[in-house]
Amino acid sequence: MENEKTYQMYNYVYPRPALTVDCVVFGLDAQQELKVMLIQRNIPPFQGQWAIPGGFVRIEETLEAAALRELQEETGIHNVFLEQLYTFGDLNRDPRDRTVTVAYYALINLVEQKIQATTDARVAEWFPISKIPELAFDHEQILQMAITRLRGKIRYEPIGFELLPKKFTLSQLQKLYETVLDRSLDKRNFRKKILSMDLLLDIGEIEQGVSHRAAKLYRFDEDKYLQLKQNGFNFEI
Amino acid sequence: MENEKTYQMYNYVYPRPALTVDCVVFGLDAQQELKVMLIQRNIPPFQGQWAIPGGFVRIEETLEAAALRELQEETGIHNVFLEQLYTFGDLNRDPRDRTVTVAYYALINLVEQKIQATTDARVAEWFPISKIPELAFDHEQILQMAITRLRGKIRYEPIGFELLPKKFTLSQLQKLYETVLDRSLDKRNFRKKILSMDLLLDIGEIEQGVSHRAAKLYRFDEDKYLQLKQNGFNFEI
DNA sequence: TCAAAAGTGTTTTATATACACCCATGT
DNA sequence: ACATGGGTGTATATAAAACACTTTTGA
Repeated sequence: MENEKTYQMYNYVYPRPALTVDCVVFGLDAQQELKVMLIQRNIPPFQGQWAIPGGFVRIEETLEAAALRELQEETGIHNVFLEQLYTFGDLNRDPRDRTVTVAYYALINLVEQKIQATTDARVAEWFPISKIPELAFDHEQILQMAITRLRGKIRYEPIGFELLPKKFTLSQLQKLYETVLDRSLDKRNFRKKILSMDLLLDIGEIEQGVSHRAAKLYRFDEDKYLQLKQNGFNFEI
Repeated sequence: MENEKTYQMYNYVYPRPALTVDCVVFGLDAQQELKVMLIQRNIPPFQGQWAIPGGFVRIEETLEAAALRELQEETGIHNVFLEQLYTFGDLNRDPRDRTVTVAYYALINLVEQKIQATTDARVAEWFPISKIPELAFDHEQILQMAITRLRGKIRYEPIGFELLPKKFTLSQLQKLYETVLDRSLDKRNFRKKILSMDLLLDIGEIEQGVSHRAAKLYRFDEDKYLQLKQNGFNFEI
């Protein structure tokens, strides 16, 4: 602020809500299980309860920068797919103060990007989305909306690849869709459809260390997708 | 605030961004033209320029309540479809102060709900979406996102009916879709598809005052839609 | 040789698209 | 009687869904 006195006077007349960002981090592990990172609170309110990572937006940083900073500070995550989810502003969502939070969701692959233990005193853990504990604040609502968004969006935007390693097999991709959409898909039809889009590049390698026929590895051709999208192409599974 | 002194101290250490709501109001007029309501600013910055209506979020009101209040104050609009669009938090979007805005969009029918002149000194006007003047702040970006959202969402959620009068003809509905999606649709196929969903009730009336065969009037069966939706039904045009 | 997952086509069904004329009404 | 938009059906093309066996590899 260039003028703190004016700011305070203004603020005295019109008190401002506190502004935070919260981030639902989805991760896919080696067993292709979908997990969410939660942090155990070490201060009141909701001390000891689990919450999604987040914190205050600083006056000199954008919302996205704040979300990325919090992720970095609390989990060491960087270079991550991040998208705004929704802004929650109910009056009593934080018992201390009127707090508005801009929620984001992030997608990462847990095999390629190992998440370091938290730098501060708080405990962070990955929870399967089917086994989420009771959450602090309105974080259950936020998480629920993030899951709904992921389910909806994975069908018409190629965001699922953000959860996979850069090189992946068709079975991994299919299983991811089955996990997120919570229903089984026909193997032949799935392959036919995804391959017909011509967005997967067969990189000429096969998976290693499996005790059965090794599957071919593919990568998603993002450049081609962006090009096609501009010409009106719609990704859809 | 139960404790203003604590609040100020806290706020001195961590200055908070100002928080506003802005609302893109779409209206469909009698000529089935899609318009957006803009307000001419009478104070700096951007004095004299057009902007979408909005204002500060009060400490004791939710975001949605703030958006509804601003709409009521500036246009007399009430009982309106309102949905959160996106939250914009770039550092310099307001030259006076760091300001984060939660943007909403609203849909109304201009024939059924006549919009009264603004109560305060500001000038409000409806602009066709093809003839939008230069806008204040980052409102062009906000409006663009609102149009994109409307275009996308009208195809898989029945929000288009919010722009029509309660009783409408199939031609009105089709023309609305053609306007929003910006392409022509086949009359027979459109009718077949929309009627096959069995969500339009023929109310047994016909339109009045036309100099040609009068069309049947329908209304959207919202109760039935909500019921079907719970059972996994997906609206789609 | 067995277990485990990879890989592959065809038929059927459903949905989308293309397309043109008669009807009812007011002027 | 004419101008204006309302209302209707069928044939074709495309996409989705259902379905089972052979191949490869390591243990």
